[in-house]
Amino acid sequence: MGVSKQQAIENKQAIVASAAKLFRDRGVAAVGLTELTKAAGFTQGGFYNHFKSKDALVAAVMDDAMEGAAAQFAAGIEASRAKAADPLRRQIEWYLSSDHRADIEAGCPLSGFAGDVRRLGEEARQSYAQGLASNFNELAKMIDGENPQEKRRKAMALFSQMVGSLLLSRAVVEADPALADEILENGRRQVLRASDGMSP
Amino acid sequence: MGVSKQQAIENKQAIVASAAKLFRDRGVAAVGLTELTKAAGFTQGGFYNHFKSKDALVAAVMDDAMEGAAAQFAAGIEASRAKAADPLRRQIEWYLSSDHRADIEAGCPLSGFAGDVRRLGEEARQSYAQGLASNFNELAKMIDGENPQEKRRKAMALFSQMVGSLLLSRAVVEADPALADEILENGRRQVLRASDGMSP
DNA sequence: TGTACATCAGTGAACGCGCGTTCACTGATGTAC
DNA sequence: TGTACATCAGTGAACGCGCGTTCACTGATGTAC
Repeated sequence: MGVSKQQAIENKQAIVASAAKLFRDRGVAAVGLTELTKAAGFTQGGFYNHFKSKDALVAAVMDDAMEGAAAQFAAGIEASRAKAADPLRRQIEWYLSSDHRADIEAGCPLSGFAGDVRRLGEEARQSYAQGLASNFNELAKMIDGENPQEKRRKAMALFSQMVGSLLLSRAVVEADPALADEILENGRRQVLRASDGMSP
Repeated sequence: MGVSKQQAIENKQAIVASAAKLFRDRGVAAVGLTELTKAAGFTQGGFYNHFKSKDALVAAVMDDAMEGAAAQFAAGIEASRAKAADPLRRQIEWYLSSDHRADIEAGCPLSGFAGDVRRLGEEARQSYAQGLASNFNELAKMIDGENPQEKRRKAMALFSQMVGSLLLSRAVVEADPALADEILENGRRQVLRASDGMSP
């Protein structure tokens, strides 16, 4: 005990980071503060030096996840540009891959929290909605066309199908892996086909 | 106390019914047995006369929900046939309606449990996977075409997009109703367009 | 058909447990002089 | 620059509470004779 201000900030971030993983994987309600702070390397008492409640942590986690998703998105575009590859195609192939399906902790939080966000606090729900809105905007930029409204609609349709396929595949991956693969691969094929010719 | 066998069966079914609603709306982890049995009109102690654990109830709820979904599906086809309407079109319009979005308790359990099923017990996950598989089969029957494989693929793609649109719309309906409506309406339009000419 | 008794659905208190949160305390950090 | 002291992140025990589950008990149902 007795810790520099810099260290305290890093410790707070460590709590957010471990909470982000645990919340997405096991659900917010199923993860207690004792387990969560222990995973970050602390005891539960100090938690309230950083957050005024568990709900406040949930909101911070969601904010962080939404920023992270945007950054991940931007990095993907950058990487594609460097390789002169099609960023939309790359994005779809990654999103509907078995790697992404398995990586709930670090995968897209819009999918990871999609089922839970309804039950989270007001602040977290707001944050999620804003993250989804800006995700549509970013995706629309990847789509060719002169009509912005039409680009937006295409982005929303593609993303909805990506999320639906990923969630359904994840939902059955343990009970029926063959069906899960079928959903994922078919989804990827259909979304790629639908997006064909969409990117500039 | 002291209750006929018939009454006992009905009481068990009442527990399943109220659990189904509460679990879908608030999540399995967030609903306790005390609240749940009280909602069904009983005290918590008698619960274990009907189920050996909460997990066993979850499995029974999922079984029931999957059967209910299949029955609902069949009824929809029947109703459409009676009116000489297009059952596929009707199904899509209902699925991506604001009524269905609002009615999580009695709506499609494949959407209602999609986010949670990963975290439920083995039995419930099996039941969900079987329900999803037979839902694909039923939906494929609605689609015109001679190639069964292709019909199945179309059914999976349509349903994935329906689930994704519904879940994303539900996820933001409270924080951003306009965005939620946009997702739902755009999803309906796109799925109807994709399904155009698919039904016999 | 009537009586005696076993069954078992439902009651409500109790169990140990982990939850979110509070609190007195510790001691290195960081500031004031 | 050195000393004295306030700050506050982190500790770990404790709070009341609701959880899933167990249990002794009740009494109408349903069966055996």
